[in-house]
Amino acid sequence: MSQNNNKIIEQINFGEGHRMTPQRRFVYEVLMGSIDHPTATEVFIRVKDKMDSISLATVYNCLDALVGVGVVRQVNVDREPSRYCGNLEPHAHFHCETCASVMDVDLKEGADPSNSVKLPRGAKVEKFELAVRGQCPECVRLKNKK
Amino acid sequence: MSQNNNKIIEQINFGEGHRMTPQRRFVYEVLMGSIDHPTATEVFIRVKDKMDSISLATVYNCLDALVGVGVVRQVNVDREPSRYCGNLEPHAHFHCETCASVMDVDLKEGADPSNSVKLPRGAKVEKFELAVRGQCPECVRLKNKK
DNA sequence: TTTTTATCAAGAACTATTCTAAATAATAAT
DNA sequence: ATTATTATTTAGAATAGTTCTTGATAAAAA
Repeated sequence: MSQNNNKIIEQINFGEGHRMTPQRRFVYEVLMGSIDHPTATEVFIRVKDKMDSISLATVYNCLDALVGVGVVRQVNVDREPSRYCGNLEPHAHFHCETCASVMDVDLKEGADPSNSVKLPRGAKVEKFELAVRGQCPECVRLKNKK
Repeated sequence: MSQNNNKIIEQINFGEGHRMTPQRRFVYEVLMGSIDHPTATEVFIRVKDKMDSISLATVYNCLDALVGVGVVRQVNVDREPSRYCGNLEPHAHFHCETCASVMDVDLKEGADPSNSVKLPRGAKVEKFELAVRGQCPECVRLKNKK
């Protein structure tokens, strides 16, 4: 984690009467250092390396707090455990139905998926979640070999 | 449920060695007759009116079977229970963050949300799931009144 | 028929997540 | 400084949605 990013971490504002804590910092750092989309339990395991005393409940608390302040995104995949994602750029997720991997996919410039729907008149859009499902390139390749 | 729709139900093909059963028919009928997006438990309650002997586990089995054949869609909303949806037209879902309702929203003609992402080269797209979140018209109105 | 196979029902088991209560630590008030 | 307040953490219990197991039932195949 770069010096620069650490500064940014200090600046996270949890709101009046709420605090940045070592646990929240570790959870956030783990997420920022992960390119996959770890589950709460996976985050727990990774944070435990740095702070053995942390509990799973605290990881859930920290994740909720970080999601609440909007510096982390929660990604839900079917009935699987929630995954967490430190990439805040507007983006979508590609789910491989063969190997179950989840990867970030950028939006084409200027594209806004919420524009492709006929919204009910008067509705106010806050955000969107776009998941594209199929076979990832690797799984397509493997299948073609056979 | 119209005569016409009942015919269609009979035609659902569960694949070699699999059967259409009264339980699956009831589950499917309940879904086709619902404009909301019931959870498995809600489907269970509605089917129980028509077939008191059905069990919740069976409803789960039936829903899985129907999703598996592709005549029903499973909609996941955050950490909430899965919801099921008989509308197969390509469409998205609008989630009201205030009243927690979920409604179908049609796509604009010709719009394909998967076109708005930069897919990894060689990936094969099967389907997409687009959820737009915000305030539904009713909740926007209520808020403005105050 | 008999045999095989799919499905069902009931409840137990599982697992992700939330809740509870007591302990700790940071902040605010005195 | 000292005390009081409030937020947070921890560990484990509790909850809830879903899946699994087992024996029973029913449909299809032999």
